[in-house]
Amino acid sequence: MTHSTGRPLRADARRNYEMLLTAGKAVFARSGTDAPLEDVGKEAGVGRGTLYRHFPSREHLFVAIIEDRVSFLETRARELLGSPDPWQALAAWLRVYDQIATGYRGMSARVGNGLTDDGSPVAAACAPMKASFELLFTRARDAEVIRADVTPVQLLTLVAALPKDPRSDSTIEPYLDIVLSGLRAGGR
Amino acid sequence: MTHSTGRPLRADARRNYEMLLTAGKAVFARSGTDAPLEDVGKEAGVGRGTLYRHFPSREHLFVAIIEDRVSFLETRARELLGSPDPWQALAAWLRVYDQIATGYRGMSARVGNGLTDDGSPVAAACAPMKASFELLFTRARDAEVIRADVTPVQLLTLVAALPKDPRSDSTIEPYLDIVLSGLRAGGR
DNA sequence: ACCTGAACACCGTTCAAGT
DNA sequence: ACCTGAACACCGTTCAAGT
Repeated sequence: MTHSTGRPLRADARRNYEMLLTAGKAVFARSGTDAPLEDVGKEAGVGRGTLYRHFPSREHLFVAIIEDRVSFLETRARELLGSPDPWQALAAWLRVYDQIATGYRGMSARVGNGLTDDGSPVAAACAPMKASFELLFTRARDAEVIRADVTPVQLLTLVAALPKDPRSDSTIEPYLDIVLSGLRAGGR
Repeated sequence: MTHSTGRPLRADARRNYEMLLTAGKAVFARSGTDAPLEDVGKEAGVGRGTLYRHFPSREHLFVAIIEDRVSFLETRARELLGSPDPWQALAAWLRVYDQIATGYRGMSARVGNGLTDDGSPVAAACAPMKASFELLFTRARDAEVIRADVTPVQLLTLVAALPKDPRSDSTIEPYLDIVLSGLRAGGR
C-alpha cells in the first residue's frame, strides 16, 4: 500500500512513508494504538516533522495501518452474499469483523468510535466496508431472521465495543454469542 | 460523604476535601471523566498539591464522586432479591445499572475497566455492589432463566461497555435489549 | 499537619532553518 | 519539495518552602 493521494512522491518521501507505516504497525502491535507517536518516528528513523507531514494525526496513521484489514472485510462481505443462508452469512461475517481487531490493542474501540464520527479518517476508510456489510445486513433483515429495531451501523458499533481480554486482545468468549443470540429475531 | 479514612482531618483539610469533591462532580459532569484535573483544582480554589494529597490519582477522585451511585445500586440489588421473578429482577437491576452512568461521560467505561482490575480503587469501591449483584445473578442462574456460560463480572463488564450516545451519555436504544435477550436462556 | 506554586516529565504539534 | 530538530503547549505529578 502506498500514499493515499495519487500524486507522485519524491523518492526519499516515499521511502519515509513506508518506513513510518512499517514502524507504526510494529509500535501499535507492541504497545497498542495509544502508543506515543514519538516512538513511531524514532523507530522509523525520521524526525517529528516528517511524521506529521505524512500523517497529520494519529487517526491518519491508524487508518493507513488497518487499511488492508478493512478491505479484506469488504471482500469477505461480498463473498458471503453468495452463500445461501442469510443468518449464517451475517453471523459469520460479524465473527470475522470481531476477530480482525486482534493484535492491535485499542483498534476495535477506535473503529467503533470512528464509524459514527462523520468526517473522521476512520469513517472514510470504513465506508466501503460499511456499504458491503449493509447488503449482507439488509438480506438478513428482509429474510426476517434478525430483529427489526437495530441499524447496520449500530450493530457494527456494538460488536466493536465488546470488551477485550487484555492478554489476547480478543473478545472474551460469551460476549459475541450473547449479542448474536440477542440479534436473532425472536431469540434463537 | 466524607474522607474515606476514619482519621479526623484538620478543619481546613476537611473543607478542601469537600470543595474538591464538589468541584470534581461539576467538572466531570461538564467535561467528562477525562477532564483535566487542573480544572478541578482551579474550580475548588486549591493548589495542585492539595488535590493530589486528597486524591492521589484520577481514579481516587472518580471513586469518591460515584460512591453514592454505587451504594444506591447495592441497596437496589438487595431490594430486588425480594421480588418474585428472578429474571425480571435481574433485568430490572441491569437497566438501572446501565442508566446510572448517565451524566458523567466516560463513567461506565471507567467502571467497566476498573471492575476486573484487581487492586484498583474502582474495584474496591464496587466490591459491595458486585457482591449484592451476584446474589441476584445466582438466583436467576439457579432458576435456569439465563444462559450458563457467562459469569456475573462478565455481565457487568459487558453492560458497562455498551456504546453511549455522545449527546445524552446514555446507552443507545436497542443495545441493552439485545444483550438482555441474548442473556436469557434459549432466547426469549 | 497541611497548603502552595514552582518545577519537572511526557508527549502532541508547529515552524524556522536547512538541503 | 521535503526533512530536521528546536520550541511551544498541555497537563499529570512531585517537592521544597511555607504557615
